Amino acid sequence: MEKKSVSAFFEEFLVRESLFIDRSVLLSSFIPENILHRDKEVNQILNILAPALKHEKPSNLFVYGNTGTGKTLTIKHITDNMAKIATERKIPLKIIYANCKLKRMADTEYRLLAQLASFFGRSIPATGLPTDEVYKIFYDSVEKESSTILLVLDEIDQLIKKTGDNILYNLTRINEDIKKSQIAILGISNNTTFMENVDSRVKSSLSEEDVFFSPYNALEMKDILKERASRAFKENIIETGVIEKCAAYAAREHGDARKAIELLRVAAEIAERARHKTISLAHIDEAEDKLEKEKIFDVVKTQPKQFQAVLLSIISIKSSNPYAYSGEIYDFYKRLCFKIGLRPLTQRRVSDIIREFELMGILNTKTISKGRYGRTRDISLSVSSSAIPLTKKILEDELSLS
DNA sequence: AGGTATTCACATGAAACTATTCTCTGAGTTAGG
DNA sequence: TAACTCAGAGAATAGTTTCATGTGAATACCTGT
Repeated sequence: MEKKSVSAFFEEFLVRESLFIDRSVLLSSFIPENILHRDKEVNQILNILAPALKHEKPSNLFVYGNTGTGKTLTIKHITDNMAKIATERKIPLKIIYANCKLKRMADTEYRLLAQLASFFGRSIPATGLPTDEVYKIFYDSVEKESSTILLVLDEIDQLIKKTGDNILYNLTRINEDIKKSQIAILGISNNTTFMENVDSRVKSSLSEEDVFFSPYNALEMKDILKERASRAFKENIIETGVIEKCAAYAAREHGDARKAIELLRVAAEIAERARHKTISLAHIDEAEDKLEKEKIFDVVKTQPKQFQAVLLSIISIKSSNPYAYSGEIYDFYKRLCFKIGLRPLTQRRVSDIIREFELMGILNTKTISKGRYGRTRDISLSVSSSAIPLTKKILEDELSLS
């Protein structure tokens, strides 16, 4: 019986008409050939980078703005085109893209350099070499290349936060030491304020030019969604108001277009799975709920035990009373550790863990002073309450608690 | 009453420590000539 | 003698701990009326 229903399912699946024409348009890896509502920024950047095509060093450029405002997209779009022209005309221009946020890829000085060097075909062991040795290798390869090198550092704030601004200083100084090549750095950052605590020399040399990407407003968001939707879906599939609702959702998330597009995609998948012929507002709601739940479940499952214990403590306390103060949580956590045979961490560390959860968007904390009775953080869950019981269950399972 | 000083219970920062992962080196071991 | 093995040294990193310092406002303690 099972066999039959499975094959029947596939039969039916293949026959069923999909809502999509091209699903990839809605994936975050998609780069459209023209970018809406970013003409000003694109022009600015083009003007700044154009000298690279004449074997002149373009100014270092710093691009910043909130997530989902099209920074990476714009830069990739532009650099892809530049690379194409460069190869067509045999212009000595190399563009290196490194995402500093990817763990184990380019999130430290050493690894970034290793990755850069490997771009020039030099393989560098993951550890074992002194950092200045790696620098030397990188210098050599750059020198040998004798071309203009455009170094794109995405999420550069992560790199600085973790390793300090030394690396930028060194990189901006490279041009003084090498003759045949030249390097221009293009930094991309989500964090608009991180530049403030960077060494002023580095600051001035990195942002010889800067471009700010402001969040999309509701109208622009609508255009973008419409454009993508028209390419992703067949005609007349989207019910009225759906695009607007997605745009509104994204506006709540500080104009994050990526989120809006993802929401639309998930809604479409839900609609398709439910065999509906159109995407309705209800599907958007469902998708929103699903995205939110997925976010937590993913995080919860992949965190180490200590983190899970802390989160479980918070949820447990939160379920019985409206306030959760850090001291209480730590007590609960210690008892929990004892119960499951886990070595409890110090309060200092737990404090950091809570902060990390906050950065993941699972918690909200507010430091409050209770005057004579000290100072704490009031912690609340920023997770839809429908997801909490299941989250708790997962945590208990993970920690093998009954 | 009004003003200032204390004080609590943590937050926040910096430095130091630990464990782990990885490469490289060179001594010791083995197998074959 | 060449090839192989394997322990130990050096390096980088993540995760913590230790130590030190900071912080906001409810209270305690003055002061002068």
